[in-house]
Amino acid sequence: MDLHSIKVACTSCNLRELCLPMGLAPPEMEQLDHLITNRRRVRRGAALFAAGDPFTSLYAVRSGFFKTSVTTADGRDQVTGFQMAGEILGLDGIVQDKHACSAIALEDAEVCVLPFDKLEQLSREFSALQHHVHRIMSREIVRDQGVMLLLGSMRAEERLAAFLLNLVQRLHARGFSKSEMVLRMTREEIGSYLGMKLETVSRTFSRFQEDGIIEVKQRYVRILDPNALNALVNHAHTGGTDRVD
Amino acid sequence: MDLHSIKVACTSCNLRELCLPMGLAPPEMEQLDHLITNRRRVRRGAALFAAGDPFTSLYAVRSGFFKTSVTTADGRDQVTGFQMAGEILGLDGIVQDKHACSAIALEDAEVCVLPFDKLEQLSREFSALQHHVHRIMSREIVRDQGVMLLLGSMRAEERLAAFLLNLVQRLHARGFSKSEMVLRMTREEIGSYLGMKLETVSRTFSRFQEDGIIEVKQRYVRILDPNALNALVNHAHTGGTDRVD
DNA sequence: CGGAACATTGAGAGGGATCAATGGACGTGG
DNA sequence: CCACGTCCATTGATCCCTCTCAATGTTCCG
Repeated sequence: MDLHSIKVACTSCNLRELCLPMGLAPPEMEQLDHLITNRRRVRRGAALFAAGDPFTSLYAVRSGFFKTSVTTADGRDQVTGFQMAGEILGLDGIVQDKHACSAIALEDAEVCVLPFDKLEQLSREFSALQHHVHRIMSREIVRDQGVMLLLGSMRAEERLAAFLLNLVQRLHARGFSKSEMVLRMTREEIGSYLGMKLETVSRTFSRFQEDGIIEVKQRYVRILDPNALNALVNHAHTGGTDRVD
Repeated sequence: MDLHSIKVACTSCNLRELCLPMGLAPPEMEQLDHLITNRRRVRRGAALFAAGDPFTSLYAVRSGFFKTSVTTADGRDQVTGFQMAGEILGLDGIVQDKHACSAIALEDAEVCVLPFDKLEQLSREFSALQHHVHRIMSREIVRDQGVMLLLGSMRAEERLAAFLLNLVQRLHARGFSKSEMVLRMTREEIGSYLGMKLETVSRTFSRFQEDGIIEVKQRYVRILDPNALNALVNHAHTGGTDRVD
């Protein structure tokens, strides 16, 4: 059976509480269903879109896992995020009518295609949808600020701790374990995201394991002491006056 | 005379080509004028808004200079951007109905207040305005990705070079010199933005000066060799094959 | 079974942080 | 107008976290 004929409407989608229709009333959600006529499958390693591609649509991840990355002229690239089910890709393309980053599937994935002109049209009719689109873009801006904080002011241990906590929290919101996960990305991709080299990522994983904070076996990670991870993220390490007041 | 009574409409504002009304047709711009009934002055050192403040409006910088920063529980903070005339502040507040970062004036400033509910209402009527709001948010997302690239994959010299080029380019777009500027922020604020310590910022400035790339005297900076700065930003420094072709 | 991709670990080097002192710029008040 | 304090910038010396280079181990798949 053709994938595109599998009708999974927003109204009946199990991601509706996380995804674009979040908080919308039934009539608005039905309108969204009309907008999403098209689904797209992306194989592991393939690009949903690449930097420079013309922008036409946003994408809602239905299943699978993505990374987004930007590349400089001289070939360096920086992973700017990892996206899982219910998250929206492609917001970077609006301003220039072409994508500023690339989105690569880290495992076989499926996305709902949201033609942006139609989405704008519908947002003009439904103020709840309009506001929701604004919230999604604002959320991305706030997320980016968090990454800047991480990259600009944290040391390697803190970065990796924050990364693991963020990841497991998002997975937990999707019904997965609160303490276990299988990473979909390589050490190098984690390192690129966190602004450190893959060896440093690996070493930091090992140190966490030695300290009994996590259990790591390649891509598998289990958080044994979430408080220790939280402490790493939330406490400054300058001066030694680690007061918790 | 009261500041608020000084009517400077978008239609006659000298920033209209850079600011929110950019590219809008005259009738839409007039509608914007009705929306912006209120101006606000912010003294040097004062906050336009602080993290946690309830979100009501976006702000368009009319004059002056701002920094935005986020703060962690343990008191570390990270400057996430510097904003000058024509740039929009406050997009971070939409998602949670409260601001996620603080905006501090680095010199006496004046902003146009854009009540967000009214802006949403107006964008439902005018699709050009609607799209423009989306472009502004997308632009911020793309800018943030650039900062991540800078923080995640550049060394100190490259960061400062990119910073200076970005700043002078934005100033030039506002009619200032292409090669000279007076920095409105301290070394510490630059350092926070670029993820380095103030001493490193200062040392890097000095090195650039020794190399004849720039001339620095405290806050005054003159770019003597823009190509050298560009080369720093665009060429990888791994392997030692620093060809300048 | 062999190869490719990925992860781990070690040794050594270096870039930026840290600690510390000095020097300018600017504003305020005598 | 100068003295003084404050804030900011510069510069030096030293340390250490992370990078780099390199070798080995593991997993997966043709």
